[in-house]
Amino acid sequence: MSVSTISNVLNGRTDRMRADTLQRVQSTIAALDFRPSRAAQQLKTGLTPMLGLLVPSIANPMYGYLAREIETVAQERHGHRVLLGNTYRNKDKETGFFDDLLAHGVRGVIVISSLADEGHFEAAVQRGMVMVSYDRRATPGAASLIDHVSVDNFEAGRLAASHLVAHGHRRLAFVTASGHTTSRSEKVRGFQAAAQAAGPAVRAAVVEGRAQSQYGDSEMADVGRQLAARIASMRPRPTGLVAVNDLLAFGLLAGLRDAGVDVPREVSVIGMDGLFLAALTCPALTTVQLPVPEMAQTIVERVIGRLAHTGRAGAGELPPAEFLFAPRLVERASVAAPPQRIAR
Amino acid sequence: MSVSTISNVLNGRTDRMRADTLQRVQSTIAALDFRPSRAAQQLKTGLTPMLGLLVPSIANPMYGYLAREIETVAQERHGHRVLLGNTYRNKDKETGFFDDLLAHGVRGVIVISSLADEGHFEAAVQRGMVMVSYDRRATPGAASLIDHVSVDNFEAGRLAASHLVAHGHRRLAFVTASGHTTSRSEKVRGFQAAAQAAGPAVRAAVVEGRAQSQYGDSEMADVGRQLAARIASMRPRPTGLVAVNDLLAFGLLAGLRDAGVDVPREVSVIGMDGLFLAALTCPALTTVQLPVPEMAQTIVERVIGRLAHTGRAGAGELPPAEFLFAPRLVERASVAAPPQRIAR
DNA sequence: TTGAAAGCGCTAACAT
DNA sequence: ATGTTAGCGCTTTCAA
Repeated sequence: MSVSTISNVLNGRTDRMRADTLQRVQSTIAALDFRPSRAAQQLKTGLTPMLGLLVPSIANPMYGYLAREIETVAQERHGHRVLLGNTYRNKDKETGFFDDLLAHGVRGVIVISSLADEGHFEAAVQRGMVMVSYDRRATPGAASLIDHVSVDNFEAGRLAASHLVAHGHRRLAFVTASGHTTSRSEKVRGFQAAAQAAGPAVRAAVVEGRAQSQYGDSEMADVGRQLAARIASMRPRPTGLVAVNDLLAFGLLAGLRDAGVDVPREVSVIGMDGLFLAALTCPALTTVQLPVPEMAQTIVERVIGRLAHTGRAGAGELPPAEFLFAPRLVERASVAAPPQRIAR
Repeated sequence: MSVSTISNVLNGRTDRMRADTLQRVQSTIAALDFRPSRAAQQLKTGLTPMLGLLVPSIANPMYGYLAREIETVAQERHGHRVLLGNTYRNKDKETGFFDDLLAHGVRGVIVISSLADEGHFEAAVQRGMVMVSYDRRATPGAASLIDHVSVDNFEAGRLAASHLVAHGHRRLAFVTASGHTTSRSEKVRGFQAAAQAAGPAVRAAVVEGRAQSQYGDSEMADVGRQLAARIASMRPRPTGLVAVNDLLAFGLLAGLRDAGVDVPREVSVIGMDGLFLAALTCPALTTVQLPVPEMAQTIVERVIGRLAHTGRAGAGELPPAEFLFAPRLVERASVAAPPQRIAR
């Protein structure tokens, strides 16, 4: 019963010993309630079964949902634990997180909805990190070292706008917070494309509001609420609203109610994300739903897959790729035909 | 420039060397972009700046909020990273998480809203973990080895019920999902105490619904929605409802609307938690708000504080304690006077 | 099939 | 003020 035999048992190389030796080792392990030190294993092997997960704020229900799915598949299917960090979309916080991950020997990291500047990401990759980014597209042209997983945001915008058009709306508006992310502009492009395809009678505006707090929980909803007041007083008023996400749509619904505008009789609203909360609003929110569990699975499989193919000889066996998921419209009660003109 | 000098620099013992030596070491560290390996430090010292955080599901907005506050203070004020795990309130998952934490050398853990059985917790403490539990009370009598941080749930229930009574309600109901946690029964007790104090004319019932899914995101809201249908058809119908948490209240609001019952004209509703989302419902939800940031700070300070006082000689310098925070009623639009009888 | 020994990157006690 | 060294708990090569 030497240390190497025990190490062999711990690592499943049970064929290299007699059955009774295995028995003896196993029962001793059980008797002592022995657990190998991950720190020592890591020091020796350079590996640790852990992933980093960066989110802007875990208090945001959408990121909470994603994080739950990611942690669950990382743990249940791959035996990896998850190190979580809130970044508040702050570059220094992101960089600090990468530094710590590296110091801890964690080389796989998942980044959710960060801002446009990707410089410090590529730097972290140079230092050996394997990174998967959610909700950003690879910069066209520039060969990225990062995997990108996201929903087809163009399609999401298109879906929403054409649903409104199909219901007879002619004055559409895309409602969003300021600050440009690629996902946001893709949504706008899809929205505009659908409006344009519907013919010259359809007008498509973009209404944009600035968030005051740096990164509060309710930031998005607050923006929606303010923008609702602005929209309520617009003449002519748009009758079909597409919100950049469900949270903003919740704010829109509340703000429109405050302003005495009835949804969906006077104005229709569509959200994006497909949070379970969207089924509870009043009226229940029609929304473009994202396939969160599927995306989470792909994200985790990519990090772990590339991690495995990276220590090896022919490094870079799995080149970075981009994964696009299709969104799906969920019809509920917040969309109806626009109000009729008195005389027509 | 020997290893020990470098170690001294790394650990802030800069007084033990000449200024120019320090300079030289520091610039070399910078030039090499050198970062000490946490794994090696940990192997040597037995310490690692990391905390475990167990939540039933991070997709639940309340836990997301708490987790955000906890991670932020752990990181910004104490330089600790957070290892997150979803437990789905499953004992095996909790035990597995403790095992992994121990293997990783993480000795501080925060447990949010776990179920009543605390046996495996005490076992983990025996093995050296420092644990802080949120939303559970210490079992009276039994001297616990665990810190408990929670809101004064009795007071929360009392606050809600007396608010309803003050608005003239006589038929109250506490609405909850089945499954007994200490926090839940405390809330009920406070609710009942307030009702009783209001005199014999006030009736206080408990309406309880079973969740079908094991642990879905929307479990709580679904229960609320179903229960709303049941409550709508009760004769006589309660006029003042206290929900065990905001999520259930959201379901109640949606279900009551489905049933054609107007809130607050026909029925008043009070939630508990104080999620930012409660400001967005229709009508905006009156709720008993928990001081989440303050609680998060106490939680983190306790784990880290006890961790520091634990490796030392006089072990157990900080005996486990219980911290109770006061809730606060936030009045919004979901509470009004009960409907008048036709003839009185 | 089993055992001995080197070494992963640090810290800290002990020289010098 | 600076340097030397043992050892934290493992894995793995090599020898027996």
